[in-house]
Amino acid sequence: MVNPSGAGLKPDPADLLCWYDRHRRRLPWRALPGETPDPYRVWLSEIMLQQTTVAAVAPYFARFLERFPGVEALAEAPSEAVMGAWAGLGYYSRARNLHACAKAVVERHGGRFPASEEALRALPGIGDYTAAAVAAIAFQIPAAPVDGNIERVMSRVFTVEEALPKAKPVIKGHVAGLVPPDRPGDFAQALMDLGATICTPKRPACALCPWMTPCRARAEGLQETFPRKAPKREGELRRGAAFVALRNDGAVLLRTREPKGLLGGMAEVPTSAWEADYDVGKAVLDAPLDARWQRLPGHVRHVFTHFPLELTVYFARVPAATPPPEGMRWTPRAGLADEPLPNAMRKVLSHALDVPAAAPARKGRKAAPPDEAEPA
DNA sequence: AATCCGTGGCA
DNA sequence: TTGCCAAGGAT
Repeated sequence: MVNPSGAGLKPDPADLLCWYDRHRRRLPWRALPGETPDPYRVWLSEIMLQQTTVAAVAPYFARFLERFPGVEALAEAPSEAVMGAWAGLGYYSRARNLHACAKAVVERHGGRFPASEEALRALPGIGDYTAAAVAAIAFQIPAAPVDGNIERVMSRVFTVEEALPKAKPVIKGHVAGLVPPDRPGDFAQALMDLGATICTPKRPACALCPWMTPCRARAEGLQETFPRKAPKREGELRRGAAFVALRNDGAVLLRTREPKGLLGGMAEVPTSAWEADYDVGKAVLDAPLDARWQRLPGHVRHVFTHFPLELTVYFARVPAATPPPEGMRWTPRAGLADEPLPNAMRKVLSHALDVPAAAPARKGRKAAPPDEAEPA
């Protein structure tokens, strides 16, 4: 330890790197010590990890690497293949930007990721954090990425009283002042590992922390009160109707959502608008085609980042010869797995199509719960 | 600057 | 159960 007894002294990057060399996480996208990182893998993992946990990313990362081994393969792939491979991961604008970024790297940079923070920042889907992270990890540039982990670690070590997100520049300044020129990538990853495994949001394991001594929040016993955060308001419940049309040959009626906005570019069954004051009683007026629509019991609920959604599901069987309405398509049930269906829509399809059988009717509601008595 | 973007896991 | 949170970016 370089800093054995110095409570109140500056945190020493060397102490953190020493800890990292012993305790770093082994992750699929990380180069082993001594290996040269692959910028494509670093970039792909950073995009996937935006607001997404390591556990959720791992299988997607492996699948992407298999289907799109390099940036050229990804750039040449059809959009549907990319969106389909991303389906379920969430934040679908990331997938659109990922594809656009791959094309830009091929066209503007000859298929090689640019080795500067500024040039990286100019690519689609790469913001301040990702530009700094890729620069530091893939190219050993002394950049200072600041993610949620690093915000937490630094706000505690320096007792940053300013609330997020206003505190971001202050925190960035603290990090930049500590970046060791010889190991910027390891330093960034060390901070993230520390935040993920030791300096956790709740009950941080301060006794195991290489920066326990210089940590000012710890010294005051206030570590769990950082980072300060501005209060956020919650979204209002929206309702709507979803229409599952099943053709007698087994095909289901689908359409593709607008390229931008909520669930942009993803597939869905036809639905009404989703509104706070939606009148389910008049839902059949919003049906995509004429049929004997049957209202299914219960609802499908889904919570987005900024509002909860409650969909009433309608079901109808139609003749095999029924043509698709304008802008829609019939997809065979076997083909549903290949459609870029977000989870909300998978819940709807499951609600309407899954055979209830003589299921054990789980308390925890796995399928179609008649979750409301619906008093007029 | 504030809002809009998914999803799953975990106390 | 509910709320919080996770390697943020675009507008």
